[in-house]
Amino acid sequence: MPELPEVETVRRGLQPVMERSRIEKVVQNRQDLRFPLPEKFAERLADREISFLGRRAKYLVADLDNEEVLVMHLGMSGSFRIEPEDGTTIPGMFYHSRSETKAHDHVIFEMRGKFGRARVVYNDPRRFGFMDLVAREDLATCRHFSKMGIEPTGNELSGEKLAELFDSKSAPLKAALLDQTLVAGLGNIYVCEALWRSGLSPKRKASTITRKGGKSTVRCEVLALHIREVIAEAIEAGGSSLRDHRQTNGELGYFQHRFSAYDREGTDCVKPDCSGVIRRIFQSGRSTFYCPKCQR
DNA sequence: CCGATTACCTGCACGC
DNA sequence: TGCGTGCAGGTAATCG
Repeated sequence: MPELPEVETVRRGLQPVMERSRIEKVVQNRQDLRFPLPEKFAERLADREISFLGRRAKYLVADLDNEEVLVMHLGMSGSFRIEPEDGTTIPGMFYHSRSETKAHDHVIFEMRGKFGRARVVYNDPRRFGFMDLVAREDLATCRHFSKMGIEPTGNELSGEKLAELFDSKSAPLKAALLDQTLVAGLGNIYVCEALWRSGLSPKRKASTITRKGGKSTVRCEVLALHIREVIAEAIEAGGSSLRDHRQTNGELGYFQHRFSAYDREGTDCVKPDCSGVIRRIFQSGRSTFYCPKCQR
């Protein structure tokens, strides 16, 4: 399911029932997701309070009230749903009603906080997601984060920074932008969208936009701008809902209605005055959607 | 070192 | 209706 905007949407959905709430119990329905869950996973989480629920790239990071941090990744098909205890409501939000355990409910957090009790259920059909417990002092150097690139939100991502990151890359722009060790959080959808908005071909070698001065500088700045812009807009829209993916409260995100390139093979390019047709090609094993006419 | 490909899983849409 | 095929928002391991 999720790229950065979807993970951020999930984080915001979970925050009211997880942050400053206590984990009363963890029900672990299998030993592994993509990787084995940590030793004594449920035991180590029981009775801990989550002081802060954050996000780094596509990872959720829950700070516990001891020296550990719960790190979670949703893979391709992971999702959370919140089921408040009967009679409990959270102002301004709709949640799932209590249900029987569904197929692929792998981990259930039984939470108690300011809105009473709620179950937070992690469901992941493909099990490409994973969870880990990391000592807080090791967080920056742990295997998940030690080689992680910059956040595409905020001020860290500039044209100058992109130029620096891409200067030695002979890989195509598409692959360079998907490389989480350079910029962390972009996935297939938002890379396609950012490149479309920037008028840059996904096939262009990344290093061809990094020369100092002139067109290259402009291209880098335009790309950095559009990355930040598309990510911000998608977060604002509650992410994209492909297939049956939902937000934690059961509602759909709606950014998918604003795709200009992704999943639009064969449709007319929507850029004003462009007569191109969106094409799909394969790059490093994944679909790329782009307009061959206005993306150069 | 780098870039490209494969592996890991299940579900679903599609064509026959 | 059923069956085979290919594809899906992820990262990690492996291959040249």
